[in-house]
Amino acid sequence: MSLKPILLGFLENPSSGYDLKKIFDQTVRFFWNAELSQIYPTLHRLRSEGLVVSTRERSEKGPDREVYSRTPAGTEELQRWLAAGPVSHTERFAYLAQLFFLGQAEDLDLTRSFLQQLRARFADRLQVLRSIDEKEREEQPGYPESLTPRDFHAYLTLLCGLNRLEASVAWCDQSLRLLEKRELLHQGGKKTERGGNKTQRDERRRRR
Amino acid sequence: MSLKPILLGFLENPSSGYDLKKIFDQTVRFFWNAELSQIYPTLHRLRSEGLVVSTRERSEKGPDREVYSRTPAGTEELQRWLAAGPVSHTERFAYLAQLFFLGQAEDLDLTRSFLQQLRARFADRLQVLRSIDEKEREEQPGYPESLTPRDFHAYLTLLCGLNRLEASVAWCDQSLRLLEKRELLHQGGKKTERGGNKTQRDERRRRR
DNA sequence: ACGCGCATGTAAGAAGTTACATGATTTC
DNA sequence: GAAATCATGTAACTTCTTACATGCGCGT
Repeated sequence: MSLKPILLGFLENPSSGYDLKKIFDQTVRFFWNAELSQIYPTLHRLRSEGLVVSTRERSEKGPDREVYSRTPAGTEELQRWLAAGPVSHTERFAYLAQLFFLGQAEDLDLTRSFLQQLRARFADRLQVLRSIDEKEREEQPGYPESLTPRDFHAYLTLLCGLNRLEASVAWCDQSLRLLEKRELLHQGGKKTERGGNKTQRDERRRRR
Repeated sequence: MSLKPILLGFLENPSSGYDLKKIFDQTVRFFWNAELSQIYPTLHRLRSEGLVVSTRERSEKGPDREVYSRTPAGTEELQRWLAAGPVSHTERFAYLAQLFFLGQAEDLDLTRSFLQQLRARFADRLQVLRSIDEKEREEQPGYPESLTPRDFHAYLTLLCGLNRLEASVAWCDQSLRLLEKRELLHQGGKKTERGGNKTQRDERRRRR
């Protein structure tokens, strides 16, 4: 499980479950997410394992808050996770499985629209990351050279997102080009017997 | 759940659970995995839903096999999944969460070794994909221009892996360079007391 | 009076992992 | 006769999602 050490990581500063959810959404949402309904029981478990402690506090706006803090044992547990080396090869990409089986759909239009939707999502997300990067760049003098260790590591994860999303958008474009080439070949064989005109692109309607 | 439609996808050709596991490992292992202990119950569920049927067959080498085939209802279910658009934003990258919190380790050596391990894994995987690509290229005439629709779609997923892994390796290298730069600055700041230079960096403690 | 943001939770179920149990047939 | 591969499964557990339940305090 990675949720436990992630919560321990955020609990460097005392927070409630509700706080943690907001922190998730503001920082690691691009590579991890958790619902409140998972966070609360996990905090209970961490507490019963002695990795965090909690105190009840009054809130100005709303009901009482249960505020959690990391114990030394919790910090050790986090350090163990960090020192154990990268946890990887657990990634699952449902959309690649879909693309893989779109070969059975016998409808290249479906593949095209699929790739276009994917591209749009990647591009949106890329835009979000870029604007985060720009905002940081404006607000922080000397960004990214002189960041705190925490902010530097956060910046590296941002960079990873930027790099990958750029690669992903480029891959979608490349795939769409390959698709178009296939369609032209296919259609060229069907419609016109001569292969003379290279720019002819008409309706790409196909059967089904 | 994506396992159900994935199994339906593979069941274009009748297969046993055991077969399916091998097919997983040979084709989609880079973006999806499933254990036999998950495949068997899922096949039972698909059967009880009428999306597949099974027959018992004798095996030459080993015990009887339970061979599953997709029903028309199963094919419809698969098509619905494919037509529903990309299933995304469910990806989780534990190692990015680790990197994020490595800022708390106060030990840049740990970060370096972490990034080096990550880089090695990406590079290994990239190598595997490249050799798959090369093998296909040698064995199939006209690859990738004249592939069957199935193989073309599989090729697109391979391309995705190649692109992303290249981006990932490049990101690791970039991160390691940034890390080195920081270490030089840090060390320079530690060793020499003079603060006259323009790179003087003071406490950047920020709110909270 | 109603809705919104704050705040904590439970219940039920789906999805996925790890470990174990069983037994056939082939190869060394 | 031991090991490897073939073959199907169950049990126990962890992880994650979806839906629901409850109630405070503020603004309109």
